[in-house]
Amino acid sequence: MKRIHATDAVDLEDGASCRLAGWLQEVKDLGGIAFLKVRDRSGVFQVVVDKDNMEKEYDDIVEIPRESVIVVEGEKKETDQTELGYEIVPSAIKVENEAEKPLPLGVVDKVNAEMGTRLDNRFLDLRKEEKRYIFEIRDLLLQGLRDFFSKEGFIEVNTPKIVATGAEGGATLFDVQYYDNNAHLAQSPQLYKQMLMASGFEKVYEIAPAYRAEDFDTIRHTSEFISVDFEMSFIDSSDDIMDMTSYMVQHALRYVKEKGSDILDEFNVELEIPDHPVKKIPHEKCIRILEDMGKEWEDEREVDTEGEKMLGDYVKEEYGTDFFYITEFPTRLKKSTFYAKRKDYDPSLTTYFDLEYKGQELVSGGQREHRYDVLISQMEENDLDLENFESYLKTFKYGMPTHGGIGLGLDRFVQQLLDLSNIREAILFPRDTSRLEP
RNA sequence: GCCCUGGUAGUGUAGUGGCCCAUCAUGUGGCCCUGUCGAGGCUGCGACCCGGGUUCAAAUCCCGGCCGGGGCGCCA
Repeated sequence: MKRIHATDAVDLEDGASCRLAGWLQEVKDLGGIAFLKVRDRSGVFQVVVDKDNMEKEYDDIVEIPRESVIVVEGEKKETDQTELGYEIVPSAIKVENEAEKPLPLGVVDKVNAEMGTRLDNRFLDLRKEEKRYIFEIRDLLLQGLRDFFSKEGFIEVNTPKIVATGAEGGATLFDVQYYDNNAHLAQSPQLYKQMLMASGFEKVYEIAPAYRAEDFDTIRHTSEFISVDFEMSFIDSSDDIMDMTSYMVQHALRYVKEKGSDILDEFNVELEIPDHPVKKIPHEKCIRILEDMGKEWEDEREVDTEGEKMLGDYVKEEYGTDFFYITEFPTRLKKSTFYAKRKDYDPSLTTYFDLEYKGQELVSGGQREHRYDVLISQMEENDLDLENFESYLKTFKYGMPTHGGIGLGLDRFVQQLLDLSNIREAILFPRDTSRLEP
């Protein structure tokens, strides 16, 4: 007999034979009758074991440790006493894999566990329905993004994650021993995306891990994260990039809302689909708004973490949205982003922007500098060793179109979308400054 | 890198100098119970991160170490 899921058995006729399997969530032994709650991916079904009918097996069955994997064959019996409207009267129960006791982390315990304990035992943690839902939403978000890129004529690419040089500076790179050479894990696909613009791909996107060896310890950073990047050519200004970004976010969220509304209900999240165009506030104006709100700076006036949250609240109140762009980042704040194009009419400003979502940076992007000579001088300002960038720079000498793009933190997107308290909740096996396992 | 905070049974906690051979819940073992679903009743088990110091007395105070959590910087 073929195994079916808990929710599939709902459609069977009363009295039909069936075979189900899953994890034994709990046993309720009342003495002469016992109820087993068995969980599979679709839900939880109940098996009722009557001592009169299963005299020999009864004691063994009620002693199966919870979270063991069992296979149940039996007869479907309709009842109004279970959530799914039926229970299984077993003819045979087979233990496929008995769980050890005690569990290092209870799946249906009535006490909470700390995140460290949960992450140490992540496979058990993920048996919880509400944890799996996060990754179902994440899956939908990825589908929505790919659907958008495909419709817009972007092609998906994969660029190397083992690289010789980083995009900005060297301090945040992980070292990798690469045969006889020193290499690094890519902190961004930035330089490769640009090189593909020189190849004439015109529109590319990549969804891939990025690595940052930063010493951060926050609820919104991990050392390994999934970066959603796109790059496009023949743009007139960074407004083209912002438009594309807005449509991308809009499309992806709409996709999630359509396909995942029942899961979103579980999270109690009212999903906002941003209107086009998304509000744009130049960095300088952000500073003025923050000043009006009473913010003070010790030294450089910029939108810091506190400022981001304040602006998020401000925009929410003034315009009723969780989305806005901070545009025209001053060149002084983007110095290390050597490939950022500066405004033609005012080189103290860049074309760079951030998309803020619920008071947190979600996307960063802008128009790139496509002119070889200007790029070189901006790199020299950063004291970069041009020799290390030879293969990158070469692509600017033989026909490079105007171009620009963005990077979006997928994990952070999921976090903000579902109001998760920590980005680690949105990652199956997160990597941070102290966690390398599991 | 800087700042704050914490480490007590498998899990989550109470306890901030003697009331503690450590509280409660959950878990787990035994017994009772034929409709449970946070089942119930009786009963047992199980812990003070490591090292040094102060003190008549340390889970508690001090120093060092190790390991978490959070904030900032930075960023996605």
